[in-house]
Amino acid sequence: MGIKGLTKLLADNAPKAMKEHKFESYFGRKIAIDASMSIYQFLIVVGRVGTDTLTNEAGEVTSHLQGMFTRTIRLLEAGIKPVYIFDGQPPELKKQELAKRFSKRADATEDLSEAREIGNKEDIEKFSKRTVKVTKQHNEDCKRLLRLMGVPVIEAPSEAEAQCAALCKSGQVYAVASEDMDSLTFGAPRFLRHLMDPSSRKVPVMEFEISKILEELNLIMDQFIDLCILSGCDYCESIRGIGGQTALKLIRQHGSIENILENINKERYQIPENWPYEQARELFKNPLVFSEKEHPEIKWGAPDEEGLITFLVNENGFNIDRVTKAIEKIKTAKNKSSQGRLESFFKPVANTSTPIKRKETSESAKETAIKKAKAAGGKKKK
DNA sequence: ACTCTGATTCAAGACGCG
DNA sequence: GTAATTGAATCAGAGT
DNA sequence: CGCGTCC
Repeated sequence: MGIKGLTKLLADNAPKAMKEHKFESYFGRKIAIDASMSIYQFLIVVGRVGTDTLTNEAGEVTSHLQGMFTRTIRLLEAGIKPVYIFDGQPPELKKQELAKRFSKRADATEDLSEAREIGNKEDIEKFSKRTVKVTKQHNEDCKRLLRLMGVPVIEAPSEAEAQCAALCKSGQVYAVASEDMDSLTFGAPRFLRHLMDPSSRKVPVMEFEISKILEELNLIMDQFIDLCILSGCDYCESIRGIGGQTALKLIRQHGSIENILENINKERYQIPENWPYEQARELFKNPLVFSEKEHPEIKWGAPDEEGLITFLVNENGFNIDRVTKAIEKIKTAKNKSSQGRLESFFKPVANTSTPIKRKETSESAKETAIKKAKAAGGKKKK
């Protein structure tokens, strides 16, 4: 669930903290990505017709591999250096929330069998999507794939979002890319949304800077965390009748949850019993993460061509020509981005009018040619 | 009348051919 | 023995 | 673009 309504709250109250950027402007940047959410979405949507998905000869699902493979190549071709973060054990506080979700899944499973009896195709597809689960095997498959591609992987001790934020705080990556707003609450200094969208849709990348958010809301980080807890997070209930707007007002007025509790009308607002807001706060403020020394070095290497063929083609039935071509793409992308990095500084905003230095000329000519192919007489909707 | 919350529902990838 | 989404959009209804 | 395919 992330933080309830946080996007809208920020759009309304801290618009200057969000900026639109072009996908291309992240060339050469190291970006931390939470893997679990992506895998989940791939399983739901990639190659799905009814309850069928992409599978290998043994009948095991391969949608997540197809999705992860193509998406990662797209990032590499854009000169982005992704590091994928996998979830570890969820914190205790999250378990009751997870129990709720479990029962929802059970409902969906019932709905699904009902839809099967009736034979309503649309319902079957709809409900089957809701029963999707990410297994350990799916996660292991993706880690293996990424390592073969030369892309670094980190297994977080607990929440992946928290580990992403830590990497960004310590400067090991430029930003965290996710659709989950929790990243900000964990204190990721720079946070990107819709990094993955631009290919299929025309949504620009939305960049958030936590320092600007705090500045514009006129809050310190501790207060921002309290605001998120009051708005509604995964770790504990919120106070009935208080949403984002009211929470912001109250925090500005009283400064902390403790002071709010002392000052609000308890007849009007029912405070949950044994409300563990302090523990929730601690999870956001000091989450369990690996320090730089505790996780493997973040390094981007050459793809293991033989390994990729074995894994994707031999074990999972991928088309060998496609895989071979994809490997070429990875190698080309790697050369291009490592060259570019050595020869120039990259500013957050790429501007096309900058004079080009001699050595780059042939290169950028190639790039321009590629981009030109995409040029279209694009009209907005009517 | 207006503001806010909370419940409900929905959709979700990436590519290339024509 | 082992998995537990999200947020955006929309609407109804309560509170101010 | 719209649509079928990827495995």
